[in-house]
Amino acid sequence: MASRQTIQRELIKQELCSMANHPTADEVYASIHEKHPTISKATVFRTLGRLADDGEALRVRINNGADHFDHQTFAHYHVHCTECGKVDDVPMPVADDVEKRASEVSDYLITGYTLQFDGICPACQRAREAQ
Amino acid sequence: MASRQTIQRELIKQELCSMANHPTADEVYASIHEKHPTISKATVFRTLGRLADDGEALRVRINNGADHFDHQTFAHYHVHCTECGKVDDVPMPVADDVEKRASEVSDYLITGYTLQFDGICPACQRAREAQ
DNA sequence: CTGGGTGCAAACTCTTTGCATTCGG
DNA sequence: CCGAATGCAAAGAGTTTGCACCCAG
Repeated sequence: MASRQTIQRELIKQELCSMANHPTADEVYASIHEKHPTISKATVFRTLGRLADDGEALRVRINNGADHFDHQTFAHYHVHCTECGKVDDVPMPVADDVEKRASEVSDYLITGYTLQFDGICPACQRAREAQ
Repeated sequence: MASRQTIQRELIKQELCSMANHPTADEVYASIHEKHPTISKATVFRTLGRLADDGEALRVRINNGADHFDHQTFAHYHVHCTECGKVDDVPMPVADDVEKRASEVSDYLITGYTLQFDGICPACQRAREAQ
């Protein structure tokens, strides 16, 4: 059954698009909750999950904490700053062949993969040097 | 200061080595706790973390749940069965160039990366067909 | 001796769930 | 209408933390 078009779903989608960088579900909730205090945390979590399932958003699971969401739904990679937790896109071409190579050496039926970088963002690099 | 050589640390290390496939911290705890009921969950979590920091174990963060640990410390990839949650090694060569390429296109200082596959393990494939 | 390690329980974070109510199609 | 979506609060999983005690170096 197709997803129903509710006010909350539309709000959450818009909020996700308007938020700069890969907010966590909690951040989306906090941001929406300021303008619409009646929305519940459960709805934000459920709806973000549904958006991800419906291909209208991307769920980015970062190593060290909460799930982040991305309104850009084409395949791309992410860097995660290990100092401040920030997440950014890595604009490099997608390596399709890794999935094929993994299929060849593994007896799993490979359905997807995650390539995610850890690093230190420019701001945190400067903060380090300043010390 | 170097890590201290305690009975618990040694036990946890041995247990990790003896356990077949990438147990979670909870599983290591459960397994040790059977033989040594006085050991505490906190110690297992703390010690596994310390082992990982000291390079004596590998922390494998799986998309959908708990942290897994691996006593094989050389760089290699993992597959995660989305049906049963099992984790296995993927014996394919490590692609060193992705890290370099990401460094070139990103202004982050890349310190590492995670490549992890999702798929369906042989047992779950059979279970599906049997339906 | 002494400070890092341990055990216990309680706290904490992120996320999911049960259930009555609401509302989109 | 009717069942999917919501709101609320409470539970849940996984992990961390505070603190008193203990023991390896």
